[in-house]
Amino acid sequence: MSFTSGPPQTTQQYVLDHLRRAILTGRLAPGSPIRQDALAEQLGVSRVPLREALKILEGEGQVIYRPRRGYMVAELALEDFLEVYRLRQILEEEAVRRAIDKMTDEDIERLEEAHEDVVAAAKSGEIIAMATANRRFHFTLIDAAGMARLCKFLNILWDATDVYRSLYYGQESNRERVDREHRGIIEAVRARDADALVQRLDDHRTGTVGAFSEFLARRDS
Amino acid sequence: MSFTSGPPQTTQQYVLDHLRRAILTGRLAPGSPIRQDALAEQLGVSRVPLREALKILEGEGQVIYRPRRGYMVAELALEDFLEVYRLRQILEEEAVRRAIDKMTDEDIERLEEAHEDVVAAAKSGEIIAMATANRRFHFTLIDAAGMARLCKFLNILWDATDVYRSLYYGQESNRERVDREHRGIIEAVRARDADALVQRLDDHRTGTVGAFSEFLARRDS
DNA sequence: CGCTAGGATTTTGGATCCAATATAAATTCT
DNA sequence: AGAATTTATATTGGATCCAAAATCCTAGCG
Repeated sequence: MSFTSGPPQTTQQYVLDHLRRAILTGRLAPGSPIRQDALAEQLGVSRVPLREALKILEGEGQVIYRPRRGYMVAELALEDFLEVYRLRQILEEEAVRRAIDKMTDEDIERLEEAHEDVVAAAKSGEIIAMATANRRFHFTLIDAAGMARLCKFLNILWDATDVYRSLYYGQESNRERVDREHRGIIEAVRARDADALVQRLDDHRTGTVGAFSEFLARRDS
Repeated sequence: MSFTSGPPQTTQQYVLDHLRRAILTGRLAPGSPIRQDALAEQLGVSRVPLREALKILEGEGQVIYRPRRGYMVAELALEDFLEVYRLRQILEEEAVRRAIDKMTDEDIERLEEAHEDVVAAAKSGEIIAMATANRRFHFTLIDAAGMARLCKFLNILWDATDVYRSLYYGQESNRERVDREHRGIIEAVRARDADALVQRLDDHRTGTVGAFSEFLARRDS
């Protein structure tokens, strides 16, 4: 969930934020067409900024566009899912290997703060707050690599599965697991142990991949 | 250069193709602002499809957008360059490892055809035709992996340095080198030797990275 | 001579309107 | 009755117009 902070400067940004949230929460369901006229009216804007926002989401693969047919919310097949996680594995390894030696004490501090926010949100059962904090946790690490494109690609990959991540956090046992694994990740960062960090991130992802695969297999049947 | 083939179905696509070419050939120079009104008039279209095309290019990092300031053609610093090539190394390794066992005889045939087109274009000194064929050569390999997102990311990375690639092909010695290296790549594919293929692709890139680094270092001084 | 302030101009962002295409419905024909 | 064809409707794509913001230019001041 890479939302812009503060009040939106332009209408397109406002619309973009709204669309991201609507997709994330499932209010715009995967596979459903996006009726520009209705949506624009609902938001109290014209179709122009809406269309520009949709073009951004199209570039990120969040919506599918066919000329003269319009936009629809993207659906993920199981194989798409596996691709996203495989690419995350590869790219996040690169990111953290670059980042680990660059990270300052403040970075590590922010990492811990984000983790605490995750735990707090988990306790009070706020799923979206938890997802947001979790994202901040992981991207504190990724951003530290200082590679703009890599960061962008990873944001796209995270966005693609955001809907399902919220589902994952719904379960109590998964929330505990996240807490434990995050602590392990922080530990590896402190020790500046790149191999251990990569290993722990891999393990961290594996859990979610398993849960998602199961979920999707059920859905598609 | 991922242009749409055939006549454009919508004006946005027409404009998008035009913009890609203009950026590729340097007619829209890196760092220069894009005046929407003038450009739209020049193309004989309104600003609406132009803006949508620009949004696509923004997503690909080809242009930079700042609200209320408009769009400008992206500039690559040396570090951006190195990032692009590092990411290509990582992602292309993944792509070809997946692809190598999936490739059919027809795929390999198309690979050779593309190579022959590269050589032919090189002989007659047609730089853009050479770049196009070269791209087809490499993406025959990459597409065979059957990973949509990976393919998209790699297209973005290739686009980012297209301008400079044409420069590289300008030199006779480089053209010979490309011929030789491509033959080695085909050989590795035929032998289904993934490790050798990855190695040869790495070597293939190394040559261009060296030339580009030198060029950029001169430019930025 | 340089710097700031004010206004004119350019340029972007968004709304509305119209045309072209796709989708849905109705009618006709077999 | 079912399929095909025509007609009607809904929806997208693009053009034009207007408002708001940024840039540029000039005049006034230190």
